[in-house]
Amino acid sequence: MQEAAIITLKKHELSVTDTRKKILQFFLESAGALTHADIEQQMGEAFDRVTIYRTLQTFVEKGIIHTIPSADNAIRYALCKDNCAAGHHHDDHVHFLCNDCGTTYCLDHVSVPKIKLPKGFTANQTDLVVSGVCHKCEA
Amino acid sequence: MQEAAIITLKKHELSVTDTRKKILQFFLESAGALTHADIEQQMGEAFDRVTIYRTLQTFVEKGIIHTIPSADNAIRYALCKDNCAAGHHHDDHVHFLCNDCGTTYCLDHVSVPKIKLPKGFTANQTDLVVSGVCHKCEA
DNA sequence: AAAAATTTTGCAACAAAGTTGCAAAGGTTT
DNA sequence: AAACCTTTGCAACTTTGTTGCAAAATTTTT
Repeated sequence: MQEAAIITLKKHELSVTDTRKKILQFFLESAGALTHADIEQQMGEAFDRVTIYRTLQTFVEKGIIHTIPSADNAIRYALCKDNCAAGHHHDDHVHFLCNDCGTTYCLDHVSVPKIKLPKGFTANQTDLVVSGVCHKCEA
Repeated sequence: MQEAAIITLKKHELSVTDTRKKILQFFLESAGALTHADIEQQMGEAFDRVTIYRTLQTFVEKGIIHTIPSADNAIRYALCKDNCAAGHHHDDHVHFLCNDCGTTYCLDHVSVPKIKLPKGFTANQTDLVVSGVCHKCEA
């Protein structure tokens, strides 16, 4: 069943290609966020590395996925919720990064508090990243 | 005047070398956070790239600087406040990243709110990154 | 203050991550 | 199904980060 992926692609005015379907499907099936490496591994030899880069880029531009800040070097991508439109600053997320297994969780139910900024500063997006140990990895 | 840098290095039981003095000095003089690229550019041909990597690594281990999460790929480093000890999770920062000029500010006066996590999740560090336009770049 | 011991640096070589141009293949439209 | 537009994969390249090792610098010892 990959209807959902196709519908999402069409909704965002993207051609429906094999690569896009498979990668989007992978996101839909994954609980957390994915790095480029995760996807490359999962897809095996099926697609060129370059294609994956470009697909992720496209998805970000169209507002299908968004990037999650992290202190380590890896860019993580996660599905946007429906109300998340391209170009706009999205709804602000709270993310949890497990230091043990490396999984990134989107904590949708927790809301990001408003931060009071110094004069002259304008907030556009607020990212809150909590790192620690997730429920699967606790001793 | 680079006494401050020397004192800091000694306090952290590090040999006082030219590279370390200069890089630490650069941090002391910079308002915001720095990427590896910033430092490499600033230092010119003076030091080897590898040395800069290793110096930053050492500084992080010793708790002189810390990394700041970001959604783009670049790792940013900023000076830790004095109470920030190596190994421990530091005092939690709020950071502001300007989308215009790229400067990262440490908003020390704002405190990070406690986040309520789902059952089984343990928080270790909380990073809050606000991005938008800083006071220098506002129209 | 010089010698011995330890650390740090720079080089070289490599590994990984990301980008660009372009022709071929695949999707879309009429 | 033909014409058109978009996407893909290849190749070549740039950038970023890592590792081992001998030379140089720093610290400690005498």
